[in-house]
Amino acid sequence: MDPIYKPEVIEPAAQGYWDEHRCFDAEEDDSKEKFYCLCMFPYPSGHLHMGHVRNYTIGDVISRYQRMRGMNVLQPMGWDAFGLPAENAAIKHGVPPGKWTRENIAHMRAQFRRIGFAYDWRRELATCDPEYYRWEQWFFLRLYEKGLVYKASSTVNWDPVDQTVLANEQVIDGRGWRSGALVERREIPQWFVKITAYADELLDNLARLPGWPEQVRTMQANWIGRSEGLELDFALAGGPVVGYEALTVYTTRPDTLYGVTYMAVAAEHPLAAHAAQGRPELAAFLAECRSAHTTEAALETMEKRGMPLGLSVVHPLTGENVPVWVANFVLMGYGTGAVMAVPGHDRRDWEFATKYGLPIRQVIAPADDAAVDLSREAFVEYGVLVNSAGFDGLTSAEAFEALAARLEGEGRGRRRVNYRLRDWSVSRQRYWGCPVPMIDCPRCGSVPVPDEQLPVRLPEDVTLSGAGSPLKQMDAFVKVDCPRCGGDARRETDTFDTFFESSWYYARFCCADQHGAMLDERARYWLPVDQYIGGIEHAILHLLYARFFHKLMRDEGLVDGDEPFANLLTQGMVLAESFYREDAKGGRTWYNPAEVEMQRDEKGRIVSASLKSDGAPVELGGVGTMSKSKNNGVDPQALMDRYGADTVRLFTMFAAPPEQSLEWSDTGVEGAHRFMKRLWRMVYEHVGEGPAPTLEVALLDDAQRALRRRLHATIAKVSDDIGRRYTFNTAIAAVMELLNTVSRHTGREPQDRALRQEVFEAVVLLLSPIVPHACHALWTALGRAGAVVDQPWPAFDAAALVQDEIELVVQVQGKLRGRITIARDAPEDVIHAAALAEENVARFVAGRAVRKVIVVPGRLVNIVV
RNA sequence: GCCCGGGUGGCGAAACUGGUAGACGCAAGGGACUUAAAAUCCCUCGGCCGCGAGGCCAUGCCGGUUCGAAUCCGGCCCCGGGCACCA
Repeated sequence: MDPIYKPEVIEPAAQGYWDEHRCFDAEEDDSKEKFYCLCMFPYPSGHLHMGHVRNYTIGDVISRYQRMRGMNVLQPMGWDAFGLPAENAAIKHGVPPGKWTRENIAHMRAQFRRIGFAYDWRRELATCDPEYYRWEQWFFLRLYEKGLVYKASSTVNWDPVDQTVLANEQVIDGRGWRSGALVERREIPQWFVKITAYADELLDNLARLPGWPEQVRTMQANWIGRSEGLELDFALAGGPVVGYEALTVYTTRPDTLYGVTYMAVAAEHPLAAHAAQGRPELAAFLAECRSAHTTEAALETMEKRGMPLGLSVVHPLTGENVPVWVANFVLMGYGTGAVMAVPGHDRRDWEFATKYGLPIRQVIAPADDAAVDLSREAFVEYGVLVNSAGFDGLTSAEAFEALAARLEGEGRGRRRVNYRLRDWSVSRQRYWGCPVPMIDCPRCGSVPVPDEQLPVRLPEDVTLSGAGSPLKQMDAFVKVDCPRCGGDARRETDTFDTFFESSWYYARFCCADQHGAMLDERARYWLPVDQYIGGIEHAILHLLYARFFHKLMRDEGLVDGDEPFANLLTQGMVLAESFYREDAKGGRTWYNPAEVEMQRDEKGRIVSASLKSDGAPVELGGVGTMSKSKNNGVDPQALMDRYGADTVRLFTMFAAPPEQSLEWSDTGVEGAHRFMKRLWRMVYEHVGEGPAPTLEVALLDDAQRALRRRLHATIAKVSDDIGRRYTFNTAIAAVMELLNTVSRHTGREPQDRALRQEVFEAVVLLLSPIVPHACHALWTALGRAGAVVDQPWPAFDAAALVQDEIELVVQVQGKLRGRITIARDAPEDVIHAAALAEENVARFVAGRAVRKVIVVPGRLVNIVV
């Protein structure tokens, strides 16, 4: 055995062994219990960053642990290879997105291999491979046949200079990132998938996911946002206008109906356009509304503004005329593009009414009759109706029923279940994505590409100008014969949202080599994923789309079961400071922290920074998740080169529990490396004493039994920490404590050596999921046959844990005053007496009457005086 | 703005079900070994008071429940994630 820990020698050797013995090739085997462990696949940005290392090490530890528990483990890896960064790189460096992406994949694959992850690489896939996306196109056509796909218009960010659609990320302070032009809102036709048809199931099934974090289920439930309410018709006073007989609105608070004092419609609403004819100031306002952002966050935080349209509607109950306004916070794409406003009982309506001097009317009173001052704020809670004619005195809930019954009877309202969730817009006006398999025919309309023509291949030999998709200029791609009438037609040039690819890759891993079908029977063996691991940032969108896709595939007969992921571990973000410079147009160039010199205040906060290359200052972009777009990812390569993969794995797992977010710092990595060297040296010294004799438990003295108790308590704790709690940091700390204890146990008797052999074998097994390379070498060094990767997970010996005497803490008035050592099974009166007899305790109790003594078995005694 | 998390020593953290606050590690200081350095080993290490035994204070801030609160409840501040075209 080498006296020195040399990761550069032992790591390639261990990896060579795993490769040679095909240790991580997963085969379907009905005789064994399967365990499918999956980490969210990465976008191939070019380099691993610490967020990746953290995510994939967690998955690897769980996979290796489950493998030792005898499970038939599948752990695959692939690439979420379509997306915007490849187009940006193509524009910047003049390299085709496909080439750039595949080179990145090659580099990152090599980095993955060096960290020693236990992947079945035979199943590797990349979503930009036509063999992958052809099945996505095929599946989209099945959805189209079922009527689950439709075309409708939706709002996008339009750059009027570059003549292109921008992603939200490409809009900075309301301007296009390249052109600097003010971005406009524009309605364009897009393909949608009817996720709302599955809204109830997506919501209800959350209750059947006990293996998911509560917070994720809550976020998804809130996102789906099921509500029960009424759809109401407000007839236009004076008869129909541009075809509208009535304004239809949805409300969850019909109990406030008598408090409606105005209506608001979206700027894009036909009634607004009609009213603007001949009114230049209104037309100007509508034009201004078009420049607003499309994100919900921007809409909710911007100044609420509006103008009266000079139209009114008739209140369905009072017959009063209610004025119609146009407001910048109402969106055409949501609901009906119109809302009823109750300023007395809705915050946003209240602010708007207060700003424009519109009447505010109280129609709900608190149940306890407390005074309400509507001049200060809206009263938004449920209560009892007032000023509501025949409905006065009813509770909000009673009024809901009574009003619904009456309005339904009159044909002016309908009960409706509504969702916040909107149908999934899957079209993107981008080049680097999966082509939507549709053809536009001037005679037949939208026509699906016939199955036998799939895949619709994305041409990869392109140059990108930055202004729009190059597909539109490629006649060879665009010009096709209509499959229906045979006439000239145009191929759809939009591509799918990349969430489309990432919604089913977990299933494709089960049978990535199947070229005759989307999935085969192997998917039924492996699914659902037993443990899914990924960043908390995917808590809503990705996970909701994947759950939706699973139900769609189930209904197509492709998979069994209702849910794709039985257990979910959401990893906290690895955060880092980001740095940028702004150009004249407002565009930002982001600099990696490695290129930047930081100045810190006495509390360690960064106060300013400058670029190492030119010494000139850079702006602070704030602390945030490591990402390609902010270029703040810390590359683990340098750490791996210096310390080896095991140290990086150990340090990453030791730094914090997996669900917690973590501000990146590599202080402490030295300590992890020190631990590896110490473990190696301790085993080396033990092995140098020659083969250990057989352990004879009956011969152990008190000190030896105490050490053995620590060992088995550690086995129990580490098993629980890794297997149940997923707190790898405390598992590692427990092993460190054990090694500290062993190093203080200096006995040289044969049974001491036998005991040390037991300890080191157990430690190597316990650590092997986390630092597998070193453990591979140490297992052999300890004289054991076979590879540690094939050993069963150690069991603890319950008999070794038994203690005759235990220590109890004694409190007086809840404050720690002393400790007593007492027989494990001492009766309560003996504990009382011992506690009161303790010297310091007696001092605090002296002269006061003992009112109560609380004994928490095995923990403490609290004396109340 | 809305939804979901988080805030504990100089730093990363631990305390799992309301029961010993700070395990384990980093940094720092002191010592041993060494010609020296590195490596390694040992000791100290939340603040204040005390010779000591020990005491008082302390888990973002304010208040509450409890024999007992980092943990539960109410209000506030700050930080992170998501908000539908970043992935």
